[in-house]
Amino acid sequence: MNMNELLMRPAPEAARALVGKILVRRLPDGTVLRSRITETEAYFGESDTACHACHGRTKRTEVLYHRAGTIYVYLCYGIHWMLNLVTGPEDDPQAVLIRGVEGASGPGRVTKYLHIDKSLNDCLLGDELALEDDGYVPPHVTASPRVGIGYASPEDQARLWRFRAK
DNA sequence: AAAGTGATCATG
DNA sequence: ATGATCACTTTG
Repeated sequence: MNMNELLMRPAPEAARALVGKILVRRLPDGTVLRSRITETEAYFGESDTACHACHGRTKRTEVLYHRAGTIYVYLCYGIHWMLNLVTGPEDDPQAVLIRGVEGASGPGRVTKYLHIDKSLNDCLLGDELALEDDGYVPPHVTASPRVGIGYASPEDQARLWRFRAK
């Protein structure tokens, strides 16, 4: 599957489709890390009260309005970097949070494992970080409610936008 | 169950 | 300027 097309799709579809794809991280020293995505979450635009952009554009959320394939990285709880991939149409703030890859379970661990921090924020996929599809299809992907979004509306909390390979 | 940790954003 | 709020992890 073409990764650009995949990322053009609405965040919930893209999040589901990204499970099983491979994240390729190329470090400045030439090291290449390659790991399959096992878990994602979708954040679906200004109407999604769980999405950072639900209160519109700010300096931080501006990145979410950029084109699909843009990388959004932010610091959470003062400690953890969160890796997101912007999806959907430009100017529509949707993104997929990478919550797990093979070798690292949990969004904070993913970035630690792949050496990702704020320096990748607002970069495009392709060089330092890229997606690959090797044709692997995860045998079973479950959908469940997103975690850590207690501030969102009950309807948005209930959406099954967390996707995990079994 | 709760702490550790710091950028971000809305207040004043 | 200050304070509240976190898309988490670890420890007990």
